Amino acid sequence: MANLCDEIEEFLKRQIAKAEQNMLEIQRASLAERFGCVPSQITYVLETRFSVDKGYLVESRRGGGGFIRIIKITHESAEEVLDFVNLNIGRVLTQDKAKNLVELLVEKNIITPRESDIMLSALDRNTLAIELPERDRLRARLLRSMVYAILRSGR
Amino acid sequence: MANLCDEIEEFLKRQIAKAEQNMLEIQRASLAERFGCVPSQITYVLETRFSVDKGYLVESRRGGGGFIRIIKITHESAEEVLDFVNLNIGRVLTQDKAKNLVELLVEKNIITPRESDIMLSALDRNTLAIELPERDRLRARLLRSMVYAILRSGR
DNA sequence: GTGCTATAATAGTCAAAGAAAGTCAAAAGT
DNA sequence: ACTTTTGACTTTCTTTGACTATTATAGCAC
Repeated sequence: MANLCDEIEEFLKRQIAKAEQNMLEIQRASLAERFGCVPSQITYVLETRFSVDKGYLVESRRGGGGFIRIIKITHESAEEVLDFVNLNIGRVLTQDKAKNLVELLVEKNIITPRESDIMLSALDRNTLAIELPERDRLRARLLRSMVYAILRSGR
Repeated sequence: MANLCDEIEEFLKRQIAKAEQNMLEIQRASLAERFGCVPSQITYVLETRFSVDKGYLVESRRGGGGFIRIIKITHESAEEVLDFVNLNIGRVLTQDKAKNLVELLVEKNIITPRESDIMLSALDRNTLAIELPERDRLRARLLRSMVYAILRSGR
């Protein structure tokens, strides 16, 4: 007998498979009620099973009419992109290295030259304008996050 | 089942789309009656969904024959839109405001949805992960810099 | 007619209540 | 040790309503 976590995961994955657009909207509280657990259990499942590196995106809104939206990334180069991030972007990233990586993405046709211009301008030390070593850490987060965002485009 | 807020927003946007001049005049009380809510609900929708950084202007007059006029801002050229965005960035920039501006760029066909995903992920508070108020300053620098990159890259 | 005033007809403001989801760490399983 | 479960507390967004401010108009005095 699987645990709750797995049951909820299974349930959500079935629902997503049923939907046409690889997308599902739920209400946290009512899903929790259906499984007889506390709402934060749902949050836990989303964090552990539907993270970006597992190929999912999760969006939400609070307040009246609030919801949680789960989107399955379906991009043909998704795996390639994920590997790229995991292999090349560590905890810190210098500007030179970032530039090389972005150029590599253009060469591999993962991003357009225009996208690379946008990304490079964000990664520039004059834009970041904070002190080292924090700057190189921020740059790593930025590139990682922007590359992940590319996965979203298949949606 | 969307919430009231969203319904009213949809309704108003449809009405504006129908009108020729990107402009709509309503009476607050009668619109409220139509949706069965209090008049201040309308005010709330206007504040949260028809702000300047979403590309709208709202004018009104009280008293007999009073009205609320919603105007969708139109721009002649991409440069003009980018200038508008640039003007609205300021020295600090909250995430909400940044999102509105980037979405405006998509709506005006200045950037692609994919480019907007890249930009929004860079502007996200979890990516920046530094403390306020420095975070809002950094976000302003980032968006400004990315907007310049788009300007330079031409169309 | 002109100017003043009262009244009615609007819209604006603000804070409280309500309705979600998020966070975080302790407890419980494995 | 690591993962899962729970729950108290926080944050965000929406809805409501009492009170305030502004504008037009009708009626009146002159």
